[in-house]
Amino acid sequence: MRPTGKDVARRAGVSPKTVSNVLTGTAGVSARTRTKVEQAMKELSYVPNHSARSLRNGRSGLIGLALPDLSTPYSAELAHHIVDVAHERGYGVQIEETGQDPLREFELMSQARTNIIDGLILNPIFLEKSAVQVGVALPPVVLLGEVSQQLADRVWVDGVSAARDMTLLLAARGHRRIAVLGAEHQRYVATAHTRTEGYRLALGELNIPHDPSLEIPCDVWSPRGSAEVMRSYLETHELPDAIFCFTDSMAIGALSVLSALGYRVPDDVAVAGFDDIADGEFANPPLTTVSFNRREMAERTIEMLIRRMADRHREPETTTVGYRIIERASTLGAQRPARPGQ
Amino acid sequence: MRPTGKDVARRAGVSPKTVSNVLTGTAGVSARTRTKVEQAMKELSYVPNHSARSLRNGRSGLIGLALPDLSTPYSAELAHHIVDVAHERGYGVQIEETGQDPLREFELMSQARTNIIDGLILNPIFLEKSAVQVGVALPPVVLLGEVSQQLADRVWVDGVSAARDMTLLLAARGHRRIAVLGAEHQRYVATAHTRTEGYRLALGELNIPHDPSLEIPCDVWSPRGSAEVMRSYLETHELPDAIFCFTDSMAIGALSVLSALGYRVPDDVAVAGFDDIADGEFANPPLTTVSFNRREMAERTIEMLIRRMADRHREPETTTVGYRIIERASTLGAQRPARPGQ
DNA sequence: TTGAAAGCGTTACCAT
DNA sequence: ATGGTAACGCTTTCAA
Repeated sequence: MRPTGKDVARRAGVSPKTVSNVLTGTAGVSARTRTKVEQAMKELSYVPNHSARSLRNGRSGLIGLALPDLSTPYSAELAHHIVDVAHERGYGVQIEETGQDPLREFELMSQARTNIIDGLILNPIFLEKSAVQVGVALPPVVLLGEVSQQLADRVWVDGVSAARDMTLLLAARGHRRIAVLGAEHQRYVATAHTRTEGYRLALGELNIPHDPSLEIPCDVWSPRGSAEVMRSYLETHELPDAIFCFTDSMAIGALSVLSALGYRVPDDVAVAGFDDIADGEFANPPLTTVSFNRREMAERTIEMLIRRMADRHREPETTTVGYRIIERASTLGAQRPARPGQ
Repeated sequence: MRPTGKDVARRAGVSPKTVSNVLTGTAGVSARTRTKVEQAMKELSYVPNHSARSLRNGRSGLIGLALPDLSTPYSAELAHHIVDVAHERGYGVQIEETGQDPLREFELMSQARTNIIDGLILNPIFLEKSAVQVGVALPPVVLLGEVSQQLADRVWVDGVSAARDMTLLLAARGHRRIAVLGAEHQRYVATAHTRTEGYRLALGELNIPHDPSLEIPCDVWSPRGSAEVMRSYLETHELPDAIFCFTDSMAIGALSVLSALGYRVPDDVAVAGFDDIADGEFANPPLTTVSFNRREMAERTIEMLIRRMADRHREPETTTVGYRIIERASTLGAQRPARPGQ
C-alpha cells in the first residue's frame, strides 16, 4: 500500500495538516519541522495522491490539447512546444484528436471534460458547425488558428496577410498564372477561407484577372491528398507558373507529383508552402514557405489559457503571432522575366 | 456550482447510490428508475467528477505516453495511433517528452506519476543509463522499441533482422560499398546498436569486407542532423554505392544534401531508410524503407499495458511486430550490375 | 431494487 | 507555528 500524508505525519510526529503545509507552503512551518517531515517523506518515498488533491482544490493541473490529427508535422511540432511550455508552467497535457469531426470539436468545447482538464487548447477546422458558434457556456479555452469569431480567446497567424504577401512574392518573381492549392470550396474551412482571401486580395492589387481554374480545392491537406489532386488537375489543366500550397504538407505532395511527371521546380513551375515545417527545408528542392515561431505561439497560448483559467469572465482576446516568408530554392534560382503581353 | 450526484438523486427522488448504480451499471436498476435518473442528469447536464471517481476507485483512466521528441514524424505517427487506440479502450493519454535525457526517462519510470496515470508507455533512447536497468519497483509500463532487457514488457520491431534484410536487398541491387548512417558510436543507443548489428551480419554473410569508414555515426537523428553529417562526410570520403539510413528522417536529410551536391539518386548512390514515415513516399525520389504497421504496434502496446495494469506481477513479455521492406525509387530504377572484380 | 453510512487522501477553516 | 475537524464527490460495504 502506498503511504499517505497520514503515514508521513505519524512518522514525523506531526499532524497531517503540517505535512500538507510543508507540501503546499501555504502556512508557515518551522525549519526543524520542515526537515523532519521532508525526511519522513523521503524514507517512505511518499508521493501525494493526485486525485485527492484535485478533488479537494478543484483543479487537475492538466490541460487538454485538441488537434485535428497529431500525425501531421504541423500539429506534431505545435504539440511538442505546447507540451514543453505547459510543463514549464507546471501543467500536464492530455492529447485529444478531433479528426475531421465537427461533432468531436463540439464535445470538447462542452463542459464534458471539466474536472479532468482545467482548460482546453483547441485547433478547430470547421467554423460554421463548430461549437464556438454555439452560445453554450465555454470551459476555459483558447482557440488556435484562423477561426474568425469573438466568443473565445484565440491565437493565430494572420493568414490573409501572409497569403497576400506570398502571392505578391510569387508575382514579383515574374509569375502571373499563380495557382493556389487548398482553395476555399463548399465546406467552410477557416484556414482555406482566409488564405484564399489573401490570395485574391493580392491578385486584385496586381491587376491579375481572377481565374477560378487556378483555385484548386483539396479535401485532405496531406502530401497524399495533395498529390492525388495535383495529378488529376494536371491531366486536364495547363501547368501554372507557380503553385502556392496552403500548407507545406500539401507542397511536399505537389513537389512529389511534379517531379514524377518530369517537371522541374522552380524552372517549369515554382512551388511555395505555408507553415515552415521542419521537413520543408529538406524537401527537394527546399521549400519556400511562410514561417512563424511555433515556440512563441505555444507560449502565448499557454499564457492566455492560464489567464483565462484564472478569470473566466474576462473579455475574449486575440493574439496575433508574426510571420515571415522564407524563400528557398522552390521559388528561387529560375527567375523568369515577366512575360510580355500579359 | 456544478451539480453533483446528490443533486441528481434529489431531483430524481432517489438516493445517490442509485445514481451511481445507473452510471456504473454495477447493481441492477429498474427501467423506470433508470429513466428517471437519466432524465434528471440531462436536465442538470450532470457530469461525474473525475477526481472524486479516481480517488474512490484508485484509477485515473489516464495513461502516460513518453516519447523522446513528439515533433519527429515517427513519434508523431506513433502518438496518433496510441491516442486513438487508447480512446477506443476508454483511456485518455497524457504526453510526456524525454528529450535526449536519460534522467527524465528514469523519473518517469519511478513511481512519481502514480495516481496521475495508471500506466506508462515509454520509448527510451538510452539503455545503460535508463531506469529499466535499475532494480526499482516499476509502475505498469510497456517499453517501445529496441531495448534489450527482460525487466519490463516490451513491443518492438526486430531491428537486427530488418537491418540485415535491407542490407541484403541493397547488395542484391548490385551495391558493394554500402554505408550506414546512424551507426553505433560511443554512447549506447539501442536502436543504433541493433541496426548496426543487422548490417554487419549481412555483410558477413555476403563476404563483403567490413569497412569502418562506411559506418557513419550521427548524433541527432533528424533531417538536419543527418544533413550536417553527410555534408562533412562527403568532403573527406568517396561517395558510397548505397546509404542505408537508420531512420527515414535521416534519409530525407541525406537526400537533401546529395541533391544539393548534384548527385543523382539512385543513379549515383542508392538511399534507403527505416520506419516508413508518411513523407517518405513523397520524398524526391520516393524512399525505400522498412515498413511496419503503426496501428498494430499501438494496439499491441495498449493491450499489453492493460494486461500489465490488471496484474502487476505477470512475467514480462515481449511482442514483436512484423515488418516488410518497401522498395521505392530511391533504390530502384538504376539497377547497376554487380561490378566485376569486387 | 434501493437507502444509509463510511471512507478514499487531501486541504481549508477555525482553534489553540 | 501547529492541530482538529470537516468537506470535496464519488463508490462500496452493509441493511432493509
